[in-house]
Amino acid sequence: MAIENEIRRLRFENGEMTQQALAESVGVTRQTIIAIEQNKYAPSLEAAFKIANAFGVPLESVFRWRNG
Amino acid sequence: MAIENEIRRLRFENGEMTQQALAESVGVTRQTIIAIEQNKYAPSLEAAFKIANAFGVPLESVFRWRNG
DNA sequence: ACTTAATGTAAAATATATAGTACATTATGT
DNA sequence: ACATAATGTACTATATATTTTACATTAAGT
Repeated sequence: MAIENEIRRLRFENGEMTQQALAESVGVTRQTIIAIEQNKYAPSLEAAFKIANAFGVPLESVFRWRNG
Repeated sequence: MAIENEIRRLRFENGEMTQQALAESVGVTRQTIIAIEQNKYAPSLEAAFKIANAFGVPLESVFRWRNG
């Protein structure tokens, strides 16, 4: 999987926001947050936008793509 | 679908790049490009990054998310 | 009129993301 | 020792994205 994410860091920087709280704020289940955070799979573009929005940052500061 | 894309405009701005050429450059099929360009469905995050990369622009200048 | 390139449409098959449920582990507080 | 909150794991089911194949349409060139 060539996509990296900063979710763990962003959760801690936002007052140690729990996975559950993030999931509710994003509108997905906790399992989805866990899987994405652990890079088990990459999110849909819509989920990626919603997660970035939940942190109030641009998408590309949450998810980065390693070319090649 | 709350996600808009600028693929059609970017193709034309890049020397009227065809859907086929874009598909090959991105590494997906022509059908995938057609479907995404026509907003039949939103791409995966990985496909979105690859499309932006094919145009040499940031992801968020190809795909925009309308909140709400 | 014919050919070719580009785009569009449709349907089935496969891959991937997400939801749902259930249980295990670890740390914290009482 | 017990209860609770947070995280992790596993497995099935559902939704969605992508591929594959095939054919239709439109415009451009000869």
